[in-house]
Amino acid sequence: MEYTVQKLAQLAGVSARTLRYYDEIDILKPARINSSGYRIYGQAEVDRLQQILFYRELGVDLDSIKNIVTAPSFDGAKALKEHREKLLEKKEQLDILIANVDKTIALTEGRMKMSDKEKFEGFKKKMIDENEKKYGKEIREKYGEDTVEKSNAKVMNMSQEDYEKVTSLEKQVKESLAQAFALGDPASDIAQKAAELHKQWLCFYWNEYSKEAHAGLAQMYVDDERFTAYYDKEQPGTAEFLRDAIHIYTGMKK
Amino acid sequence: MEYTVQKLAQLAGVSARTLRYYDEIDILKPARINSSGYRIYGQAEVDRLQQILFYRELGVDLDSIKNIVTAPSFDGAKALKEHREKLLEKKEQLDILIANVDKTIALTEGRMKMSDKEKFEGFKKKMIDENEKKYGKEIREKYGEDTVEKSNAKVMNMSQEDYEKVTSLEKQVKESLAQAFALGDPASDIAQKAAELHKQWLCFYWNEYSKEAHAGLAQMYVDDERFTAYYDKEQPGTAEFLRDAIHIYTGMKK
DNA sequence: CATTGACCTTCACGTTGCGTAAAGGTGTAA
DNA sequence: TTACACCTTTACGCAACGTGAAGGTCAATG
Repeated sequence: MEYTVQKLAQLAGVSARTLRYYDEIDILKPARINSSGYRIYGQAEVDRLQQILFYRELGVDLDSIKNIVTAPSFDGAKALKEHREKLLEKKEQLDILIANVDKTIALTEGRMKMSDKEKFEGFKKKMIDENEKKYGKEIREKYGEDTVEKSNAKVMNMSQEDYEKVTSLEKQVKESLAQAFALGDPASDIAQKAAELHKQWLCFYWNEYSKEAHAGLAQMYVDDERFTAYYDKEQPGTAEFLRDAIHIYTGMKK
Repeated sequence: MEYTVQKLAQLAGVSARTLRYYDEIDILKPARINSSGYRIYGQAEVDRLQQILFYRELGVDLDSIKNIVTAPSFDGAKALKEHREKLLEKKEQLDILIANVDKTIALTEGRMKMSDKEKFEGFKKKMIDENEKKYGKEIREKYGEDTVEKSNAKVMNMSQEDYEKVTSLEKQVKESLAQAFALGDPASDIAQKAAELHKQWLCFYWNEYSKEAHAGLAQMYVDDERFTAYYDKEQPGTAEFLRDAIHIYTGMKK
């Protein structure tokens, strides 16, 4: 049985272009060229194409497939094992990426919740005040800060222990940042300490720390009003100050 | 503070080419061009670059980053969530690929072990015979077929139940294949039944079945002598016959 | 017999995010 | 002045084809 490109393509479920490409890169040559210049494939080529597609399904690149199908002594099993290693590496990379994206999303949402919380703070205070008159202290615990903070931590899937550490760090960052801001120099020791604490705090959210990402997040504190609002609450300009300190800390600015 | 390409590149840890490329695709334009045609970047561009690199670290493509950083109203968090979905899809694809590669390796090794086993069959028989004279029946259980087969199954991480099913299927494939081979027609009902059984057998090893891969494996039975030896043991030509039957079954040949 | 329509052929550009020359202009110090 | 380190634009290369474009071939039909 003999096939033209289209016929073979249809038989194997690939495009004619693919077959021409495989011809071009010397991975599957037609059995012969007829008088009109048409590619003619025979049974041996059909068989070989099956092999190629088999490895292609497993995600092996054409260059490796070429080695496997052209050299008869080539160890296909060994090639597959090496291929497996590459796939595993890719998978790990992806897992890290996904984890970082997840945590960045959680972080943004955590801030958003705080932001929302702050918006309704006045309203809540009134409610609590009114409730307190009626029902006393225990109701404050029900609607108080702690509860909201804890639900945030739950969203971020943290352990209780981690939650305490991260809360403590957050407090430390705020304190040293306030001190440093009073001095006015983002290169000062205390400002750099704030940046260092901020890094430690961040490492609870990210699996892999990089200077670039840290600096990028610091920039986001200035660009995204939700973050700016959070940091500038006590002292306007604090978000920008923190960004400058972090940019110096990460060596992104002199 | 003003920067030339090189300076900014060094500051941010990217190449000058990257900055020119970002200029080209309108993702980061210099603040101005000086009289000699040099690109000059200012503070705003440094900030923007930080943002770009931040999203790049998370694996977002430049086109999406462009949307995020150019449109001030663009929802970065939403974009990240969509990005997360894409990453998850990729991960699933990868997981399937890895599983299939794993099982194909296990399958090849399983065959190799059988092949090796057969090589040493004569030797083992002699040993067992000798041992039997000395120690009786229980030693046969120790070195017998069953144990070896079960260890193969263990390698392939199968449950005992699956192991029994797959062994039964293997036997059925062999039986119907032998019958069909006697008739000599790979398109016959019984040969096609063998191909169907072979597919069922194969589905214990692969997570995703595809006609192309099935046909490719069948071809491998002919190309790889380890497989050929296994199928041709009783009747030479059986591997080729099975391949033809499967190629007809999968619609890869008329 | 000419035309139509379905094939076939060889270029050759587009896709992503830059790396890597090549060819030529600019800035500054010795 | 010359050397050397910058800068510029242009353009090919990478993987695995998709998608035309321009033109030749084949079988059937008016």
